[in-house]
Amino acid sequence: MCYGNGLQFSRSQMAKSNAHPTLSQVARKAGVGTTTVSRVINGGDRVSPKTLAHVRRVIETLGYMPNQAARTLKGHRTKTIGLVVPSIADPFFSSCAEAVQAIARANDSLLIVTVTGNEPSNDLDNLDVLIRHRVDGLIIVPADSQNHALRDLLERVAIPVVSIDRPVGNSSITSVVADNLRGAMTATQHLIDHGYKRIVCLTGESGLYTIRERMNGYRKSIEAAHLTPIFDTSVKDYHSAELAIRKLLDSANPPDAIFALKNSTTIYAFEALQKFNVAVPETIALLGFDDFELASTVRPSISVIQQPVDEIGKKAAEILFEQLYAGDKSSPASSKQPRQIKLKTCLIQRNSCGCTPANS
Amino acid sequence: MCYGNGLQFSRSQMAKSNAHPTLSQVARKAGVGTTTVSRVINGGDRVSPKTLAHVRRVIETLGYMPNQAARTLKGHRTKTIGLVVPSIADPFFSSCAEAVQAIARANDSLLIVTVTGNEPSNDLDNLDVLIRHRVDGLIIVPADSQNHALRDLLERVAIPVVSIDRPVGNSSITSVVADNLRGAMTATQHLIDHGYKRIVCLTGESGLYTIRERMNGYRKSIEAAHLTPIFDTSVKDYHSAELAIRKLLDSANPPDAIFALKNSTTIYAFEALQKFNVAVPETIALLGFDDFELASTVRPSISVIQQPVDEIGKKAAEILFEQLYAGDKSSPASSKQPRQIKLKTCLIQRNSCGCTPANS
DNA sequence: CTGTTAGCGCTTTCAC
DNA sequence: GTGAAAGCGCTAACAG
Repeated sequence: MCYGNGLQFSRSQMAKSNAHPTLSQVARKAGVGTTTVSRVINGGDRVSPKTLAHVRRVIETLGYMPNQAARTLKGHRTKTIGLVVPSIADPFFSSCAEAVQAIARANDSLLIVTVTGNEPSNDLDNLDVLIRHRVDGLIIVPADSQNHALRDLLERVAIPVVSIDRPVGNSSITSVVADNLRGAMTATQHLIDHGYKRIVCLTGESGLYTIRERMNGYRKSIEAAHLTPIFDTSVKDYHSAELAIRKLLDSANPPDAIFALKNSTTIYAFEALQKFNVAVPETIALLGFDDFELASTVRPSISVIQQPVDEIGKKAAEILFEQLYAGDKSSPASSKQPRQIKLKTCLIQRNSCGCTPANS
Repeated sequence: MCYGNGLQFSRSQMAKSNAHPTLSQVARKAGVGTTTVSRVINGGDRVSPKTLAHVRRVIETLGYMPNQAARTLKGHRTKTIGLVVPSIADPFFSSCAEAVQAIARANDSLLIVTVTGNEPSNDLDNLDVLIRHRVDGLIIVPADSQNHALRDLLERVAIPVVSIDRPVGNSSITSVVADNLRGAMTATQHLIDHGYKRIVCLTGESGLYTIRERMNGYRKSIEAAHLTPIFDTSVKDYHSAELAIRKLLDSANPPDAIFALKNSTTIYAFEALQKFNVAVPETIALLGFDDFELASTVRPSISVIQQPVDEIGKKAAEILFEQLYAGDKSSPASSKQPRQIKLKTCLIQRNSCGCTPANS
């Protein structure tokens, strides 16, 4: 059990020797002071070229890597930011995460990801851990937009926070979201322009901020056209979708178009329609909110409202770092930031709504 | 600018006061020693119920949260693990990440995610940062399985490492991968059993370990059946897929089946086949490696070899923590771990291969 | 049960 | 240019 370090090391030091060498070990071996080594690993200013080269060689030999925890303790940043999302497997959030990660990396920071499963209590737990780890900033998709405890904690925290996809209660926290209302209005209006009169809105779980906004958008356009809004909130999975579609089909006055408010709902509806051999868009047209990978591959291809996914993650991260750097000098100056950023959505015309774009 | 802390605080201490209170501030305010507070936040053993309650109240009042960096510095774990993947947006890796995150969380640890874009040099950079942050363990998808520098770094690092999806060079690093070879054999054999004679293998980018394994599996089954292996490595995107399919169709002896070795290739091929109005599976059958969300929704539904995605992430994380805990007592005991774990794949029979399963 | 004390590895005045 | 020394916030002996 001898590590060949000679007699000058105590037992505890020996135990460490196969782990990470420390700055002072480097200093000793290089025959310089710790200050010098510190300077070397921080750019090498104010160090003679000769010493610099020498110290660098020793660092290389020992495989020395600075301990971030020690730096943090000296009051520096942890160089980490936290991302709290409902799920990483969800394409929407994983794309956001990818964009956030890229910006973090560009700012020399790491991304810590935690997932809530849309469980409000997890929001708080996750934040707690993240704060203990002293992340420099936080990007969060609040499971419950209205949670008071969450808002209070976030307001109190001394670090920049920005929410994505959904805003946080009525707080001053900057949020970056898609313009769900306008997107849904555009979608609905498009269906109306096609001449459809009985447009059913399939909401999926209707508790979320995004869904409520989209419902409002739908209602607004429908009412502006003097049509009747028809909501169906029953779709939760494929089975319930099949039931809902069946019921719609069998009703006295079946719909001529469906507007689905979320990805999975769109797909379930599409599958049910397919199963019942309903001609899309001839008998019933379909338009979904949120694009997905094979929307253009299935037949008919599915028209959707596309959210600027990457843009959301990117923008949020950029704002976060802006606030972070602003905090260096003038904390109160951050109030010039807009409180809520709504990014434009985009109607992708494919076949399911009745359009016949060139490239299909 | 007075925070009501009285005169005993220096200017620098005041600057801190709007950030995070420290353990000793809690101790002072509670009128106890730092040890006691430390004990309280670590479970409260060996503290009188009365003191315990009192200290807890002070902690609550001050909104105190222990500083993980300080703990780390005392030699404790950082309670973080690092995950290095080619991309988070990719469904395969995001699902793995989700599984890893869950296990990490169950072990009271956070997940730091970095992405390489399959760029070997990024592997090293990312590891470097992660190690500086002293993650307790590492799960990595090596961009280049054969990279020496990577292997050396990984072998040298004093923390548990497990690779997923691809092994690391010829190293002793535990890896958790799908049984690509056997999966490809099963797929190919299935096509052979259907009676197809000219089965083309569309590889996509063929440099990756997984693809090579799958190519070997294909070749093995093909040769065992005394057929001729036909590889096409030209598919990189939809455009090249269209070209490849066109060429295949126009050849003197067109294929009667296609085995696509990766997700995107399968989809591109499917789209090209669709575009050229080739009847699938009647004229040409199609089977893909790796399942994807709408594989069962498109018409015909696409048969695939499914990888145990969650299982891979879960297993890898579990092994990682096992090694982590094992390291507590007996470092060399970890050698009883199997070096390479291959998880079974599963043939999902849908329509594109010529099958007619009940539920379609 | 409780407090004192000595660092963990690093940065940072402040002298030389 | 360079180094000595003082902590950052916390835990863990080691006394009481």
